[in-house]
Amino acid sequence: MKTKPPTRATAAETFARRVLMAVSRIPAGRVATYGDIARLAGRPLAARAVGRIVATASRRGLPYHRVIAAGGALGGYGSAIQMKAALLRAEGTLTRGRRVLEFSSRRWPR
DNA sequence: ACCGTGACGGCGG
DNA sequence: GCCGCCGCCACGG
Repeated sequence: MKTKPPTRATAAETFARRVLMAVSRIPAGRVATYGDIARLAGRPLAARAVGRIVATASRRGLPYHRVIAAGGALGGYGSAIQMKAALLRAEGTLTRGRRVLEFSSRRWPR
C-alpha cells in the first residue's frame, strides 16, 4: 500500500519547516532575530517571510517569543507584544522599552 | 497566474 | 529616536 502523501513538499514548505525547526532550537534565555532564522533556514533575505510564517504558525509550544527584530529590537508579537516581553523576562532575558538588554551576548547561535 | 499583505531589514531624513 | 521608502519572500484570495 502507498503511504506516500499525494502532496509533494514545495520549496516553501521546506522553508517553513526549517524556520519552525530553527525556532524550536533557540535555548531559553537566548534570542535570535527574524533575519537569523531566515539565514538558518537557508534564505538569508527572507526575514519578512519568517515573520509571516511565525505569525500564522499553528504549532504551539514553540518559543516564538525568542524571535526578535534586527539590532535587538523587541519586534512584534501580534496583539500580545506585552506578553512577549513578559515571557522573555520569565526566562531571564530582560528588556527595557522595546529593546532586549544584552542582545549581543544573548543572541543565538554564536 | 496576478496581487495585496505582513511578528522584517537597511538606509536616509 | 521616530518616521518613511523600498527591497525582499512566502502565502492566501
